[in-house]
Amino acid sequence: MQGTVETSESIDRATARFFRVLGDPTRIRIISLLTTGPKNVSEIVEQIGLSQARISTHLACLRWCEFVQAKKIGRQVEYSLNDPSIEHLLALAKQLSSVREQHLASCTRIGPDWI
Amino acid sequence: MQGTVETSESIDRATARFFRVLGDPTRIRIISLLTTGPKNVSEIVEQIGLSQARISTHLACLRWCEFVQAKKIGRQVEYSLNDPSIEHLLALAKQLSSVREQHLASCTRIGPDWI
DNA sequence: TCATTATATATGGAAAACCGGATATATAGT
DNA sequence: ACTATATATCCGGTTTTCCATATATAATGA
Repeated sequence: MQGTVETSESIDRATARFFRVLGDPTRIRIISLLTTGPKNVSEIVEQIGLSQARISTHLACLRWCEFVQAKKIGRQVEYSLNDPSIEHLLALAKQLSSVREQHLASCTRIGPDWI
Repeated sequence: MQGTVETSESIDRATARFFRVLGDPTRIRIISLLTTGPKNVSEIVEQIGLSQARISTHLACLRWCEFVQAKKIGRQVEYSLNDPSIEHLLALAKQLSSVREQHLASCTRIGPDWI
């Protein structure tokens, strides 16, 4: 039945998108930081050391894709992780990637050039 | 101590890269396919339905970053998954992303436009 | 050796994603 | 209402990544 293939393809697409959201160093740093507890935007900006605008955009991405939750408190917005599974996934990925760190680092491009 | 920050940053970079390799639909489909057992390039090309050149490039990427292993048999090359943890990670990610499928799909860009 | 089959690599162009800087909105305090 | 603070969004340019096409290498069989 064709539906099965379509379905698995659309899940694969969603999964790839899911991973792509995680495939940015700043977003990973934000998620890692939130592992230590909820933080408002100013605190995140201070810790990461990028512009407020840039952080805000990354947070919007993470929020939309439901990696994080936002809660408005006065004029601050407090961000926190949405799902404990994300932490688990991140821990596993960190373990796997630290083993491959050299290779991943030397893979300066995902495309054909780095071969 | 500064070294600690540097180290965690470099791990975050590697982790982001790790995720970015997974952040492509074709590569996810290849990995999913290899979950069902080793396959040679022709078989993968047939299943995925993209050009042999394209598949080969994606395989090179996955091979370099050690997601898959290649074993030459005559004039065929048989690819297989490298590490059972990858399967586990993928299963977890599929679960998390199928829950968020609508959101991930409507997030046509990771950048600011989709807000 | 020559042709055929299986796989890998190179190249140019298009699209996606990121960033810096400017600006908008919303809330609280005076 | 006015100002200051906290956060979000827009815009132009640059880099990264992907793809299609063409070509190269390697191994097998005639």
